[in-house]
Amino acid sequence: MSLTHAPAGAVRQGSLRELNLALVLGRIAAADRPPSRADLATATGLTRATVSAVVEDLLAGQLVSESEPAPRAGAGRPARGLVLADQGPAGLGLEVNVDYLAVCVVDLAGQVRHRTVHRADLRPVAPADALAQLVEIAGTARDVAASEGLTLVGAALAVPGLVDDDGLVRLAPNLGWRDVPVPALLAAHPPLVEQVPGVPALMVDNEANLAALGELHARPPGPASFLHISGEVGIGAGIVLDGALFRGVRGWSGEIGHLPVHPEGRPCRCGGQGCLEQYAGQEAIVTAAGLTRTELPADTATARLAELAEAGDPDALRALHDAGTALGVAVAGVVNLLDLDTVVLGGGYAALAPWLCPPVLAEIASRVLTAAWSPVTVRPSRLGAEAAAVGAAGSVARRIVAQPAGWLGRSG
Amino acid sequence: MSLTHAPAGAVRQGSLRELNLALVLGRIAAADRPPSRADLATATGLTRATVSAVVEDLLAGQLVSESEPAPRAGAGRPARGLVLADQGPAGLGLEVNVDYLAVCVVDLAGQVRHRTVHRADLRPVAPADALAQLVEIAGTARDVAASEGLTLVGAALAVPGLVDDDGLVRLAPNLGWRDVPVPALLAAHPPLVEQVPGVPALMVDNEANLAALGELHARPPGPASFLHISGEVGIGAGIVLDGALFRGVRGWSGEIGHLPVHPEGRPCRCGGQGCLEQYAGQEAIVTAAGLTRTELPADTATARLAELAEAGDPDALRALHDAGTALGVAVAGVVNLLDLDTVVLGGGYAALAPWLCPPVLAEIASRVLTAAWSPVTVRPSRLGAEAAAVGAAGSVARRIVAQPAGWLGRSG
DNA sequence: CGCTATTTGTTCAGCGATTGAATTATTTGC
DNA sequence: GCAAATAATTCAATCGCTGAACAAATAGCG
Repeated sequence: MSLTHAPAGAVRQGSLRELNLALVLGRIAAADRPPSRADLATATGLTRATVSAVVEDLLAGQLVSESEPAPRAGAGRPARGLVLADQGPAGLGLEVNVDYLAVCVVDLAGQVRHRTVHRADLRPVAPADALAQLVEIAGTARDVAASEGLTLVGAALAVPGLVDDDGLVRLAPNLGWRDVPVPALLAAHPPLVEQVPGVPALMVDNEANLAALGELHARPPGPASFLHISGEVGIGAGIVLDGALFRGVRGWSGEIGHLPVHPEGRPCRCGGQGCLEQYAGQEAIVTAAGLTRTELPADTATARLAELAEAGDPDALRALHDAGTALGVAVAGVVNLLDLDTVVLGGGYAALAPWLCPPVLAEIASRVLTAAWSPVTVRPSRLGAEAAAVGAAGSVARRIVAQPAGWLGRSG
Repeated sequence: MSLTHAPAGAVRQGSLRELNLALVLGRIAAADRPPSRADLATATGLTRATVSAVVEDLLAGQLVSESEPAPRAGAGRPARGLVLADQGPAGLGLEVNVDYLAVCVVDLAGQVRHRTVHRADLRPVAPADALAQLVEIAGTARDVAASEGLTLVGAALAVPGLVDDDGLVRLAPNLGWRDVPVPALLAAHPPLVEQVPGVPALMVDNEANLAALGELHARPPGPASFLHISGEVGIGAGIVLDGALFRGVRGWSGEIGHLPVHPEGRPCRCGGQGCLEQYAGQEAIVTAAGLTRTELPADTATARLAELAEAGDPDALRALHDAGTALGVAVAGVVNLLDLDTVVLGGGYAALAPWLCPPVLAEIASRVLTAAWSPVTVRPSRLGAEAAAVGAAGSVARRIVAQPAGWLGRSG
């Protein structure tokens, strides 16, 4: 999902406007201060006349609004600043996870305008019932959003599992889901979003992928290529390359948890041996730290672990060091393979980053050939546990910014 | 390098024509039979009037020519078929490797029109001298190409090492190169190619990357996403995602040779331990097979190994099986991470594929979670050892097809 | 206070490229 | 030899960008 959208087919007269709408809107979104029409003209290379015409369309379509401009010294007619509208289209983010349901609404500017988390153990709940609960929460979210002038134009659902192109959840082991046809189940409920050309009403994707997208669009903007690792019961990675999520041939990329770190080591549920998950998965760390697994909610176990480490508990520190080393071996391999310069530790890892980063960095330093010439940054996620739902909603909002023509009633 | 090119900046009136030129030319290149103007109109969605105008430009610019059309049954005025011109622009491919220099010329259609391989041990030769020899061979290649009506519009050089964005060869260990400023050294010679807007006169890239590009554009067209592994002294991978080479943040992607397969195993020259290269590199295989390394040229050692395996030599078979298993562990990790469905064994591995494929497939089957739902293909390269130089030349020719406006004298 | 320089934003004729319908060209089948 | 069918071209209409002129609004300066 890059900012500039390559026209797939015929380029007609109208495509010109479509592309320039996206170009100008993208600039407004990327700017750190409200740019004037003149600023946009010099930045894009279009004439001021064209920019004015394009901006008029964007204003009429509630995608941007005028504001105080960036202050300027010297003479001249004062500029009118342009910002992304705080009313108009917005994205709906949904998440089903092991111990909570989450719903959020993100506007064009990437602001989280509404957020609900409903804690509950979802494992014993049938998929259809879980989704029904989610739809109910989302319904109130939509109403609240509508009262703020926001129109939901699409929804994205984050699931901790493998998702097919058409939204079928093939397997979500920790949730106990298998071959759940999410779009069909949701079709039984009244629609939550308004249909807009070019924006799918519902997208279902892996939690780790959407969390990576959330990190990509978090402010201030970070690098355009990075590896985002979600450390939960399983370990998932979202791979962002040149500002776009890489989903793989069938959308199943990011299974970093089964990278071998000890090929003749512990057997893994995937059928392999010595997979990363067996050494740096949440269960492995908790067990290694000597914590009994009486505390069910994953985030509680993580918080307890962080507490112990903070207090200097040697078992916890050793467990974290070993997990970090295993993680570092895997990450070093990925960095060698993809030449990334940023690794983000998200999900459960975010809170443990102070203890995980050093061993990860150590392994990278010793195993990555090119580390000598250009350093690799390892840092915690900025969104933490909220990343997936926020990323889901943000991915919808971003789509409007990338392809505004659909919302504006053109053929997109 | 996708076929459709996203305009980076302002989209003006002329961009329209640029984009449609690329669209139509891309269709002609992708078609398996010479399409008529009418075929192109229905395929692209443009009107026949527009296609005629666009094709006129392409004909005038020597990018396509008319030919016998695909035969059609029934009445009607016969169509005129359009094919990529066998005269006009062409790409120059260059390669410096440990024991040979290679030069080739590839036309728009991807045909290798000229090829020279000069065998010599390049390790004792100074970089400037090696490049001087290469330029001399390339000069005659250019003259031969010119006599066939071909104009070289750009060159790409394949090097077995790490290359910077600006063409500086940071490190080519097996060649003994370090910090070699290739563009500066080549600037001392008279230019080999004609300058065309939008096409860099010289591109320097890793051998494995360019070999992957060669495989991507080999006919018949294969999948748009795959992993191409060049098994030489080192092991390099070219990652092709959605028809484009993924180069990484600094262009150093593909270092699969240092993926850990036995984290506490043999020390590696990279500083890590148990890297793939130590178990599946050419030296490792040859040593494990009990061959003395008196035979210096790498391809001879590989050929000998294939001979022995063919004859059923148990040491050779065991060495290949072990190497294949190590390779399979690494490849399984990559497939899990990137969700690719095709792995191509190239370079030295191409000839050994019959013995390497089974253990690689076995590791994939046991370690890749999603292999149950959709199988992974492992096959030898179609170009073999010629892949890098052919891929280099092809990448230049492809650029003209993707952005014909530059060649046609427009601002590209 | 008024004038000038300066910058922003708009208006409008001109133009390039695509469209769609009409027209011409060329073949097969009857 | 004529009608039907398909390919390709011609041409007025239209859409959207450009460039230059113009209107709007402010700071600086005497």
